[in-house]
Amino acid sequence: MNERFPQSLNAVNVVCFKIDWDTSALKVLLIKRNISPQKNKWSLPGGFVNADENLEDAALRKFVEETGIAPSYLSQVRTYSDTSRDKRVVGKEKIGTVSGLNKFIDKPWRIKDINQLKKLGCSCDWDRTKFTMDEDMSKSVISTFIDLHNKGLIYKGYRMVNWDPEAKTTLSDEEVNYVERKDNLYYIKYKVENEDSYITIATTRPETILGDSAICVNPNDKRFHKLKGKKIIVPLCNRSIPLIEDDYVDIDFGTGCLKVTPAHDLNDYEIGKRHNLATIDVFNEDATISEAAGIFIGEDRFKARRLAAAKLEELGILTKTEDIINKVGKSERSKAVIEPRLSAQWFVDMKKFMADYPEALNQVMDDEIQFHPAKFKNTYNHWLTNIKDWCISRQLWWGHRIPAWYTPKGEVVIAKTADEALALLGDKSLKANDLRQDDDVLDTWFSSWLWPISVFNGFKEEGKKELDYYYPTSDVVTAPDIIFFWVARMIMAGHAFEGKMPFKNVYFTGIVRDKERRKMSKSLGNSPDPFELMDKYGTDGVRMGLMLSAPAGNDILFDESLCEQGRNFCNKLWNSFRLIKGLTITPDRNDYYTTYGDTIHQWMEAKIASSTALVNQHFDSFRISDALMELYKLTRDDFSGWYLEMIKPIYGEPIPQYDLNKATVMFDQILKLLHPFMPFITEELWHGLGEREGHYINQQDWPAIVTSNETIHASVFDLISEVRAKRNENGISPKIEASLGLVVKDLSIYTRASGIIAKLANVATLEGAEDNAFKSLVGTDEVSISFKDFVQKVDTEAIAGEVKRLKGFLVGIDKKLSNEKFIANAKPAVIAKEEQKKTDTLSKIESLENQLK
RNA sequence: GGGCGAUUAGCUCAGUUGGUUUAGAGCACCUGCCUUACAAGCAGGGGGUCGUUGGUUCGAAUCCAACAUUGCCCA
Repeated sequence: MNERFPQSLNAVNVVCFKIDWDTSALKVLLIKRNISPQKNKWSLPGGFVNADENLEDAALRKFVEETGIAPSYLSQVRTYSDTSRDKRVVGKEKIGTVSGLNKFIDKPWRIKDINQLKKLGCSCDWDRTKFTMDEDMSKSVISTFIDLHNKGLIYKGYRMVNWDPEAKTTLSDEEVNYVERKDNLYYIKYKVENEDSYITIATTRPETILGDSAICVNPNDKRFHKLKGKKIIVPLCNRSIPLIEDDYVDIDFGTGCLKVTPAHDLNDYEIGKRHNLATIDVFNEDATISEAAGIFIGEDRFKARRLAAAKLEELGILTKTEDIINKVGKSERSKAVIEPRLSAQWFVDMKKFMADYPEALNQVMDDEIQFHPAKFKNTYNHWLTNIKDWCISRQLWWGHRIPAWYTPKGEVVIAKTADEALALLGDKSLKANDLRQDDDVLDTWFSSWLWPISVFNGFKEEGKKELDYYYPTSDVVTAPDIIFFWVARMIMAGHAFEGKMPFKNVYFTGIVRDKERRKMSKSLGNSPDPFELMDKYGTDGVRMGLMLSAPAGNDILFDESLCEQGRNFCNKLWNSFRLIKGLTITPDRNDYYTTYGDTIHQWMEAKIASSTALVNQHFDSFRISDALMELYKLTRDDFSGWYLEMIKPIYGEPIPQYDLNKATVMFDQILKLLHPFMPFITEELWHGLGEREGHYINQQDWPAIVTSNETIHASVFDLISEVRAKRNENGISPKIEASLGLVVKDLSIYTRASGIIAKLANVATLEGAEDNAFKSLVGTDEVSISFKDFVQKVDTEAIAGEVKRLKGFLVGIDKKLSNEKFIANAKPAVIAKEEQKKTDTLSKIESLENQLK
């Protein structure tokens, strides 16, 4: 007859992204722990927890962008990849407005995501739900762009960017992943102009020969000194280009001779700038060969490579091909091979930015903003001190459109609207229709970095009451992979626009990975169906499984067995509840309870007090999994395992009201402590525990620490375990009574607890075991244990082995104590401990040897 | 190639400024139990020369160096 916690109670229909679960669950946990009716504090959907003032949020941005925007972006690529850019421009017409976005991302989806968070047990301030494309958010993005531009922090420049030819957009450096790939290294002969000699270059990209502007050698490479000042003929198109010298070239790589293609390689671009070379772009925006190449026009870059190689071979100037391992940049989202491309883009001048707002780095390094775990400070420091300009323009068809306006003559004005741009221009001959707005939109992080401010309406002109009250917030919970994308930039924005940090603590959750350590992602399809998991293990079970093994900053290797452990624990709680509720009550107190009851209660109260203190400590240092483990053991081992067993009446007997009240109060405390981790079952059981009309556990105060003096000596538990062990070793049923004989220093330790010992170890008496009893040691106390109608056989071999081990141990201690330098250098407390160890060990050896006689 | 971490039980991880019975937890494993809250459980148990090699020290998982392995970030 076993009873399980009813699954239907907390099985909910949730389909959610693993990575967000963890973040969201933790965020809510932090806020729940700090909830109290007196304080104005809450959690914002998204990522911020304000434990001091009670405001949390920012998460919305993250989950909307990760679960909403990236996938729809991919589907957009799929839908539009066959169409021309013109059509895409049509699609961009309403960019910057909510309707323009909703054309592609429907609201129901967003609401579904929010409902998922609610099902997870998130108690956020849902009225503060914001979407990056909401109109007020858009306004703040545009005004900050203008503000930064006026401060000279934003510029437009021609730069080598990462071009995704499939999505036809620019990617930031952070959105490019480098993978190793086997490639061919082609050796090609280039003719020296007006001479009958050749030089050989090695390249992995023969299709870019058509864009060559120079041949470059190292100035220290004597092999090429004789060619100084000569011209070289580019194969396939027969252009004449100069031979130049630059330190960049590695003498030992390939032939020591580099073809320079400034339009298609970052390093070549830098060389081109130094030597004033022409830039010949041989690719179209979809990476097919452009007319500038003069040959292979319209062919895909990879096909062109094969064609070029074949043609070179035909001409007899491809001297050899060898295999090399090459690193190729791929788009994080479309997976297309990145093409370095020269392109007009908008940038934030980060060097100047950091010079203007050095606090963004210093506050983290000085721990004014604390990272948990702190090891991410190094990463942060390295990134900020080597920071590169932030390319903020994107060639997407939705987003916040860049507020740059171009006149027919090509002048640029930065303004919110065409009319404002006109006013700035002061050119009466132009009308608003004559101005063309920049087609590009802003990087989504350009709106995300404003979140801590904009969520409190910090950019509204009508006053900043909310912002003044709540900002800076307390904690932000996020994943370490967006430390630069988001965390760093929020801190920067905080200083640039509010003059202070946006939050005090940054907690980095683990990244949830599968057993092969791959990130869980929708596109990989390796994320288990949360609906099924929650159905199987319950929401609280899944939450607990995740948090139990999620130490700060370490990855979580997702394993269903963790959820199983969580479910089992829920079940344990449920059964403890059933026991307490199922007892019949008597107003009287019988001998057992009057004699030992209060000691038992106080022992348990002390356990709860020390656990609470420890859990508080763990929370303060963001050691969430340790906090949960502490509560797991408190509940399962101390409360259910020992305490309930001690106070439980004999079957059928009633429990005194007094003792039941004590137990109920303690269970109530435990539920409150567990509530942040498992909101559903704790709320449910808490309501079952008493009359709760109109009250909720998540509005209750966090338990205070109430110390207790009275306790049960640890040796009592050791003694009980020892008797059980002897039963186990000898196959003696728990139903057979044991008799004990004790030779101890302080007998009262045991006699005061005789009721407990009798109950939990089925011991008839402490005053005399039968002859030939088992001999044991509990600490240094000698114990004889006999069982009714059982012939004991003492295991002399085991005792002799133990004596041997202890003697070896003693040698080590003596060695230390006879070492003069140890005595001279070690702290007195350390020496005293060694001496105590020696005394105890000698005493044990003596007892054991007595048993052998 | 540059930078930053990590390496402790089969797995995932603790181990606070070097000193508490020749290292701890959870899970997994082994043995025995359906002992009327709970087999989604109970009782008991085995398991690590703390990556390697040196060094500092009376004393090193802990500090230092080199090496090995591995991860992350950046080029």
